[in-house]
Amino acid sequence: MGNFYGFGYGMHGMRIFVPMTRTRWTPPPGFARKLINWSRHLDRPLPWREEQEPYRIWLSEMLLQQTRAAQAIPYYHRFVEQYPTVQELAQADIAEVLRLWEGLGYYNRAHFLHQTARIVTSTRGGQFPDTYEGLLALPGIGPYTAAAIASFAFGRPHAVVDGNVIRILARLTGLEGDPARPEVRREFQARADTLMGRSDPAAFNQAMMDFGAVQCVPRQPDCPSCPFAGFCMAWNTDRVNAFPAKKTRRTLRHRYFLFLVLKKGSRTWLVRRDRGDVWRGLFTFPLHETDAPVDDPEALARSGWPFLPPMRPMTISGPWEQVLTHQHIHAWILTASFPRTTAIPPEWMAVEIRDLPNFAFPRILRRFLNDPRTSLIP
DNA sequence: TATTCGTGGAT
DNA sequence: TATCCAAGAAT
Repeated sequence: MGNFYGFGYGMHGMRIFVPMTRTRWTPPPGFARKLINWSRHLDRPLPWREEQEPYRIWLSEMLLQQTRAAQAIPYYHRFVEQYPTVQELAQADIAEVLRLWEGLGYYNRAHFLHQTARIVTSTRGGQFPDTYEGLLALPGIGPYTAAAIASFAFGRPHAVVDGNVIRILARLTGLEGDPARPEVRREFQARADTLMGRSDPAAFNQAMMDFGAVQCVPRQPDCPSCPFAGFCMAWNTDRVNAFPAKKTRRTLRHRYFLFLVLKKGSRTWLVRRDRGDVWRGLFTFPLHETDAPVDDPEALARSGWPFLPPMRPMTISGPWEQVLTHQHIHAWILTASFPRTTAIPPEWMAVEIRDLPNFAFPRILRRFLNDPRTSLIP
C-alpha cells in the first residue's frame, strides 16, 4: 500500500492536507448530493439521456464501450431507426448489423450485440434481465455495462466504473495503483459504491460520467473551478497529472497487406474475415499478407496468386495506411481484370461491384472505395 | 493476468 | 507530428 493522506474539507480552492498513514479511505461527506447538484447546471444533450427503455439503454452502452459519445451518436440513431426493437435486431443478418456498425471499430461488439439480442428474444421474450448479475451473464456485457443498464434502466444501486470514474476517483482519493489489476479495480468499485451511497443510482452514475467528461478531464483540468478541489488529493498535493496511473505503452506490430481487386465484367471477389484477428466478420478483397515491407507489390502479388495472367497489366494503389491499437497496417491494393474464373479459391465470394456499398469493410478499404481516383464503384 | 480486439478527436 | 485515450469485454 502506498502513503495515504488525511485532508481537511476546506472551502473551494483550499489546500489543507496532513500527511499521515492510514489504512482506510474516508469519503467526503455529501459527495453524491453535491455531484448531482453540480450536474443539474450541465447542458450536455445525449440521445440516450433520460431514456427508460432497456433495449435502447443497452444499445447505447454497447456503442459507447471505448468510444466517445460524439462518435456513437449517429450510430445510435441509425440502429434505433433500423431496429426499433430487440426482436428486429435479433432477426437481422449479422452481415447487415456489421454494415451498420462499420467505422465504429471493435467489431466483436457488433457480434455480441447480435448474440445478446437473439438470447433476449428467444429465451426471455424480449425482456432484458433486471439485475446486475443477470445482465452480466450476457455476451458483451461486463461490469461497467451491467452497472450502467442496471442503474439507468432499473434504478438498481450499482456504481459504474469506467475511464471517467477511474480518473475522478484516482485524483480525488489518491488511489495510485494500476486500474488494470483486479484488486485495484475492486478498490475503485468499492469507493464508487461508497460515494454513490443511497443517492439516486441513475442520477449519480450519469453525473459521475458527465463530471469526468466536462470537469475532471484527462488533460489540463480546470481545477480552480472544481467544486471538489478542497478535498481532492491530487490537486492538494499538486499531482493532478500523476493520476490515474499511466497505462503501459503498447507496442505496434507492422503488417503488410496486399489486396487483390480482381474484376470480371461487373463482378469482383470478396472474402470474409474470420475470428481471431482484426476486423472479425467484415469483408475484404482477397488478401495476401507478408511480415516485411513491400517493395514490389506486383511481383509479390504474382507470387501470392500464381494464377494471375502474366501479361495482363495491374493498377497498383498504395500504400494505404491505418493505425490500429496494436497494429499498423500497410496496404497495397492491386486491381486486375481476369477473363477466366478457373482456379479461383473456393472461399472467394463473387459479388457485383455495384453492391460493394452494402458490405461491411474496414475503414482502410472504405477509404479506397470512396476515393474518386479509384473509380471502382460508378 | 496480459493481450487483443478500431477508429477518430484532442492536444 | 506523436501521443493519448475514449460510457470495456473477452480470452
